Amino acid sequence: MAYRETEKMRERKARARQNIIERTWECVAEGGFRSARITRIAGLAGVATGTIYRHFESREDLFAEIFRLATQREVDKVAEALNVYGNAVERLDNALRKFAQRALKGPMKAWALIAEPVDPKVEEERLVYRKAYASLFEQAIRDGIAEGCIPDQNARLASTCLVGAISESLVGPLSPTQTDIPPGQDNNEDELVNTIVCFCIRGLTGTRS
Amino acid sequence: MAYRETEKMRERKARARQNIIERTWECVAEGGFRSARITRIAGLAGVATGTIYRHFESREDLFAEIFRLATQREVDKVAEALNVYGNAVERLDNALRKFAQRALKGPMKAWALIAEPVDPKVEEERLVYRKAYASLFEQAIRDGIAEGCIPDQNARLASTCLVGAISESLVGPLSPTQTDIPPGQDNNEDELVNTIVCFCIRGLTGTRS
DNA sequence: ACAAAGAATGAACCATGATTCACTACTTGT
DNA sequence: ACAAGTAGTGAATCATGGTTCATTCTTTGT
Repeated sequence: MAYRETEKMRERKARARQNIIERTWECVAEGGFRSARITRIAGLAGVATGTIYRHFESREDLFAEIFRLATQREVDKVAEALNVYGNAVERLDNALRKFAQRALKGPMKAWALIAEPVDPKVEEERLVYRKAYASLFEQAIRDGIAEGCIPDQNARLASTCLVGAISESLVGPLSPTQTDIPPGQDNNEDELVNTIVCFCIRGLTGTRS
Repeated sequence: MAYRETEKMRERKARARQNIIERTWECVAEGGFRSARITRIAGLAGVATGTIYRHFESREDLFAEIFRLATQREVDKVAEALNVYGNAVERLDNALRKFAQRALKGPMKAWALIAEPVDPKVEEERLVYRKAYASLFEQAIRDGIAEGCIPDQNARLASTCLVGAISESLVGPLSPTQTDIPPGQDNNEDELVNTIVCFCIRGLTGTRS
């Protein structure tokens, strides 16, 4: 008898898997899921295409995992930003700002997570993601209504509007075919974030900033 | 000498072309551009696949034309709704409502026009479309600022927010993988439209409805 | 050093779907 | 009726890109 899987081997495999995940996310950040080719991912990861299939059942499964990991990160950040000291409006303002800033830092990623059409297994993950956001914002809106700093309204729909306004405003203008915004114009970006967040908060509260 | 293209022939060709366009739009309304197969379009139109290529240079060109025609229709409708009697806020309210209602009536169409990733030639058309909307809303917002019914703000960015909020709020919830909303719930739809439009108007004006 | 077991490889395979083109069928002017 | 020219056809071709699998390389226990 011979080869038995050893700890060292397990680790090496885990590292390889992790590496594939990271390279894939790089690809996605570059052109979305659709254009992330297995061959390219394998190339970046420095392995053969077949190797990908030793670690993941299929392309779709790989993507689903990537998606899950990435969205978890995003949702956590927003939850964190929603957890600062202050009233509901201030906390929402903070969270929206964080959301917008993160999306702007990686517009392609944001697009892939929010709007890119994806295969069923990935779409399933997206549903979870949407729900996670919706719940976070919805709860904050309810808090605000209870505190009296937000007028009574349908918190669920309002939270959808929030996500919609912010994500499209960011993803739309900054999606794939966009070359006319010179990079490094933080000025522009700051104004964009401000305008969007103001719009959202006003939409919610009905009061001028 | 013989065959010279005659009026009758020209008409027949035009009719065939028109038919292809309409069948294609049907396909798009069903599953977006990506899933609109040439073979299916040809089948619906009752012609051979090769025939499509007698009328259009390529699939992409066909799609670009479809897109152009469809968006023209949409933009015209919104322009019209923006042209009613009333102050800027009322006119915007009316236009937003029209936009939302039309999108809800054909969620897949709306998604295809607004958010579906498309090939370059089609994306180019979409840019025109976005600009057309942006200009319409932007002008109305400027009017409102001049009239004093909308506070001073960056009209261009605000118009983007409007389109963003409304389109994502509609397209997101109603995009492809959506089966949990029983059809015919006009109640739901009305509330959705109301909430979104209220949100947009408040976002713009900062006043409670 | 050797054999057993798994890991890695990447060229071959396969599915999908757009596009082509040799051919047929139709229109038209004489 | 015929010839010239055009429209229509759809099976064959081509391109893309995910997936497989026979083979080679590594690791491990004796």
